[in-house]
Amino acid sequence: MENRKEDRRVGRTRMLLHEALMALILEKGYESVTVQDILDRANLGRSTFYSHYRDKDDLFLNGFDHLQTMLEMQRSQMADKTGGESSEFNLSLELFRHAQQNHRLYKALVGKHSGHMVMTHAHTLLSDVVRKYLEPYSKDKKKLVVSPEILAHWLASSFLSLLTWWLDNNLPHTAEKMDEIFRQLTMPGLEAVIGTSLPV
Amino acid sequence: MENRKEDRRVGRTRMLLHEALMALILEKGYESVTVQDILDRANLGRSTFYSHYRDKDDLFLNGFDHLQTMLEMQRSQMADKTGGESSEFNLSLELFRHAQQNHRLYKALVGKHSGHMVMTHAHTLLSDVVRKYLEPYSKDKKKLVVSPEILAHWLASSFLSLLTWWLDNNLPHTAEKMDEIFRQLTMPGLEAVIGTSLPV
DNA sequence: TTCTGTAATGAACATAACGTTCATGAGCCA
DNA sequence: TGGCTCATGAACGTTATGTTCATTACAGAA
Repeated sequence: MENRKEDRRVGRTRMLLHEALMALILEKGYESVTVQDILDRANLGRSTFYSHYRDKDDLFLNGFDHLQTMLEMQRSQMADKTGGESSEFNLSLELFRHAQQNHRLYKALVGKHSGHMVMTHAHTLLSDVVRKYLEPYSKDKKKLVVSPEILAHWLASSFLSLLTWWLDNNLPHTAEKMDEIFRQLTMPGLEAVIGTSLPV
Repeated sequence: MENRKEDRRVGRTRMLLHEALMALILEKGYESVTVQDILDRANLGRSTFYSHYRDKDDLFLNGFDHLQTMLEMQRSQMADKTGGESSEFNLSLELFRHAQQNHRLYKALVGKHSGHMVMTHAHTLLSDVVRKYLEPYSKDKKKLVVSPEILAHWLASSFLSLLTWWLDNNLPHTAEKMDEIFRQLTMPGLEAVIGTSLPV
């Protein structure tokens, strides 16, 4: 492969851009970071940026792998167990904990004045996982009253709403407590609709 | 009062701006409407706009009274009954119906590519009402496991998530069905946490 | 080592939307 | 009619965006 050199250069440039963005997000919040800010911070020129990324969102989403990786792990973990016997609610706890550890970054991203885009993206990723998890149940009983799509959509929203509240209110509870609340609120309705109890 | 004339002029100008915005929202979606678009449509100049409103959001939110009015009515209706014996879930059905009737506008506002701001605003209004509704229950049993704030936040998010899904998927169910789903999903968890069943 | 093609780089430019300024004019009252 | 107030819109300054293009740096071939 003759592109190893470019890979290295590219890798370095992208890393610089990404680090600059993250630092600036913590300082000013995602919305108010401008492309020029990123360029100044990373000591790069405009076209360098635009030859790598389409825009600021593009740069950000490419660095949004943490969550995605975690979700992938969760998904394969699920596949390992016999036919979806694991639960997506492990995931919720993991995410609450992750948010607690990185709460400054999370607040800058998820907090009140922050990005629709971030939430939208997170919602998409989450509801995909949840839908995959719920599929077995919709096969069992062909005619679910409520489609897995709605359920996944609703569950993802419920989770994100609690996460947002938690962050906006400066983490008044532990991650474990938040997860407990999340389960208390959503599991009963979920079980009522699916018609069976779910593995914890 | 010597300002009746200005009131009339002002009223007319504002009406023109508001109508232009609404028409444009239906054509292009809220995000991509520019102030200049509005001005062209209404045949007005820039400073006219900025002497009336701070920006596009300001103009829009001032015309966002429909929902607010409905919520106010609901609130006073609640106050009429003896100590909050009414239910906020009447409201959910009303809102689903309202969305069904005005689905073109709703889709332009609430749909996939639309405004964070709209959702944020709606969420604020909704959770305010819900919190007011839940207060009696938090007084009864001083130590609720979950604070009314979280509950209101979560309920508003749950409702908006179902509304969004419904609109994004071109109203596959009736408003009544959507309301039923909303109740099936949220009531069990709510009752579990409040510790008592709620009036329907 | 020198040559060469590919791709990264940044200065400069073109565009788009924003919000403000200021001179003008319309409406109203005395 | 004179005079006041306030809405009005043309023009302007500003900020951020994304693109162009000539230059530069590098890795591999000779």
